Amino acid sequence: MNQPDILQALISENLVSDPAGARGRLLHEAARLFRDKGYERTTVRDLAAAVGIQSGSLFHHFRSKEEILKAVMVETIRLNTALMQAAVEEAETPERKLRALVRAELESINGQTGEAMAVLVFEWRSLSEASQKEVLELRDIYESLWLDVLGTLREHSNLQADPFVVRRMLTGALSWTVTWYRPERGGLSLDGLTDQVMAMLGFAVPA
Amino acid sequence: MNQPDILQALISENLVSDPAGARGRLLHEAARLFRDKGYERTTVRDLAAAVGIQSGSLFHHFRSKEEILKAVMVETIRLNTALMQAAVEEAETPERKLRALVRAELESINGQTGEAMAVLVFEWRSLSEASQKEVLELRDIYESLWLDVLGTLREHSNLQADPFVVRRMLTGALSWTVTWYRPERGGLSLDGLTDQVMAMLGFAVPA
DNA sequence: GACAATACCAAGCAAGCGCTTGGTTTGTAA
DNA sequence: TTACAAACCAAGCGCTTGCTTGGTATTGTC
Repeated sequence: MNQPDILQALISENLVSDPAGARGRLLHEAARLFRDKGYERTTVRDLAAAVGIQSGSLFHHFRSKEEILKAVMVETIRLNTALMQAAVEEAETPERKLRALVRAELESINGQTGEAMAVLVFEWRSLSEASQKEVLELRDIYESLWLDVLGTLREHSNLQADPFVVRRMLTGALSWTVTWYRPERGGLSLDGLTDQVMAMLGFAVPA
Repeated sequence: MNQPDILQALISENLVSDPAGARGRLLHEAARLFRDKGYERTTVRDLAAAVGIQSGSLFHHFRSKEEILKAVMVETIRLNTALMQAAVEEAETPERKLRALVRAELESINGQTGEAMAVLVFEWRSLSEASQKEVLELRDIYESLWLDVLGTLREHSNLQADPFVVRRMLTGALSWTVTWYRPERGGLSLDGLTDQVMAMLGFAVPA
C-alpha cells in the first residue's frame, strides 16, 4: 500500500482527520503555528485567524487549546506509525529494514508531517500529564518497530552498541535534523541524508 | 586546569556569575524552572519566589524576563566552551579528542549545567531574534572545536560520513539524552554512555 | 557616623490570555 | 416549508502576565 492509500485508510477509520475538512485544516495550521512560535506563544486568536473564524468558535470543535495540541500529536503518531509499518514490511533484510526506518523517520520529520513532528518533539512539556500518558502509549507501538529491527541486527553482530541506546541516539539525531536540514538549498537529498546516517552507523552505502 | 579552576577563572573575568552570589543563584534557579516548566510557563513571580524576593525586585537585576533567559544561555555556553577546550587539549590522538568531546558534552548536558543546557536546546525559540544572533556567535567557537577534530578523523579515514553531518547528528543525539538518561538508576555510567556513543560511530571501546 | 549606592518591598497598571455566553447563520433532510 | 442541529459570530468576563512606580532597608566607603 502506498502513502496516499495509507492516509486514506486512516481517514475512513476516523483515526486521522481529513486535511480537506474543517478539523483537518485547523490541525494543520495549528501544527505550523505551534512549530513556528511555540504552543504557549500561539494564542487561540492566532489559531482562529489562521482558518478564518472567530476565536470563540474554536471551542465548538475542541474543548480546550490543549486538546488541539494533543490532537496534532495523536494524529501524527497514528499516521507515521502506519507509514513506518509499511516501510519495514517492504524491506527484506534487517539492514534494509533499518534503512527504511531511518528514511521514513527523516521523511516524517522533514516532509509533509514535519510541522507536527517538530511539535511532538519540542512541545511535549506543554501537554498535561494525563495527555502525555495517552500519547506515550501510542508511541510504544512505533518504538517497538525500531527495537525489533535493531535487536535483530545486534544478534547478527552488525551493531556494536546496545539497541536501546542506539534507538534513543537516533531519535535525537533524526529529530534534530528539523533544525538544520534544508533540502531545497544545499543539495543533500533525503536519500543522501539517509546514506549519511547509515554510514555514520558503520553500514556501507549501497551502490 | 581542572574544572573548578576553569569556573573560577571565568568568574573573576566576569564572564560567568558566581553561583554563590545573588545573580548567580537566580540564574541557576531560572535554568531549573525554565527546564522544568518551559520559559513561557515560568512567570517572573515564580522566578522571584525561587530566590525569595518580590517579583518587581527582579527588574533591578535584569531589564526584562528575556534578558534572564539570554543570560542563562550565554553563561552556559561560555563555561562549556572553556571546559571543552581544556578537554580537547588534554587528549592526544584525534580519536581520544573526539571521545573527550563526547564525554564533555554528555557531562554538560547531564551534570551540573544540565538544566541550562536543556534550556539552550528547548527554549531557543523564546529568544528574540537579536539575542539569538548574539548567542549563535558564541556557539561558533564551540562548534569549531568539534569540526576540527571530526575533520582530522575524516582525513585519516576513520570516519565514513561527512563531518558537518556527523556533528549535527551528534548534537541531536547527545542533547536528547537529557530526556531519557538517568545515571542514578539503571547502571549506565557517563563513561559507559560515552563508550556506547563511540561504539555506535564504529570506534572500538578501549580496554 | 555621614552618605551614597545598592538591593529590595508593596502596590498596582495596562495588556493579553483562555474561555463563556447568547444569539444568528448555514446546511440537511423530511 | 418546516424543523433541527451544526457552525459560527460579537462581545466580553475574570484572571494572569510582564513590568513600573515610589518609597524603604541594607550595605560599603571615607
